[in-house]
Amino acid sequence: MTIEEVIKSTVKMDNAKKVILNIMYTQNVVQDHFNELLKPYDLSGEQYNVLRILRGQKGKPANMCVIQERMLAKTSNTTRLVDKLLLKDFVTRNVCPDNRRKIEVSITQKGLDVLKELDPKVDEHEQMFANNLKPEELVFLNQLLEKYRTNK
Amino acid sequence: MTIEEVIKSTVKMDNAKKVILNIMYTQNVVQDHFNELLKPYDLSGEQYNVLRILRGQKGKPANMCVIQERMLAKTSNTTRLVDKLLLKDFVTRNVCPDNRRKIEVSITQKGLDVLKELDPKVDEHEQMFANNLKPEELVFLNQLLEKYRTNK
DNA sequence: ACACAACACTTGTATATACAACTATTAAAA
DNA sequence: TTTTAATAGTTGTATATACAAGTGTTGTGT
Repeated sequence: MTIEEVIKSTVKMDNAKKVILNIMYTQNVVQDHFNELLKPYDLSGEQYNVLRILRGQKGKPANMCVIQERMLAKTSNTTRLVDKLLLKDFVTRNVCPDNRRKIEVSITQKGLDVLKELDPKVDEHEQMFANNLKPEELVFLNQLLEKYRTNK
Repeated sequence: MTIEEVIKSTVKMDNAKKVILNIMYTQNVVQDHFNELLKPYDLSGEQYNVLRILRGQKGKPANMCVIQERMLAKTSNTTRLVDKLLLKDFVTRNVCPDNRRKIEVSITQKGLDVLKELDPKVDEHEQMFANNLKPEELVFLNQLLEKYRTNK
């Protein structure tokens, strides 16, 4: 389905406009599919993202601002995301003893377990879309997206 | 900036994962920029989108479900988006005389004026990103995104 | 004609996001 | 040392999104 078909546009668009719509719409499609996947686990996409970041710390706790800067959506409210994860016992939160302004957030075993259970499903999700392209096309798509958003 | 740098990842990711993150992040960057542009006009991205759809109707009013199906985010709540546009006098809303279940939404002159004022800014926004790529790369990016999201 | 399903839209509720204001702590300057 | 500024998080508010339930209207089958 071309982007014109998606938005049922009758007029011809130039490629600059088309590419923005394609990025927006593709993100929507991917995100919707990912949310479906997460639904049984009572996790939102950004909550999953925070858990993933914490697992990446390999035992070392992360401050709020560290989490923030590693997230894709830089404007997310980390405090409230962590609140939600705390309620589910997926993370712990403690005041940093060296600097009491800081908070140390760590993933719990329960959090690690749920990520582990999700791993194959996330892989499958990623592969499902990736399989629509040849390996070299995938590489090229990554390069083009990076170049596209990079302001010179 | 590569996507690994963006999320400050130290581990090597495969391209299937990378491309999803690239799509998510690129959409974020583009959207943030677009929201900046709309802010002085007190319009959200989806509100702008509805106005654009209504202008595309060329005077003919659009039903709620027509608007819905032409939007990128298929789960948006059209009723409440139109509510917001009504408050700003950018649209009118009337019960369809032929079928009183249906609603006829039209863009007002004020709505057309604000779109007209936005047009060059939106163009500039689109061009700013598009100029990072050569014309043939833009075409290819469109093709790759379309292929990527298309389930066979 | 009546019951019932389908349709088009609205409303309610819970959660998420955007953004500014606020609190507490630490660092720097006077 | 006291004041001021910077940092790290939190909270408030308004808006947006997701999704289910509700309302009124029209179409269909008996």
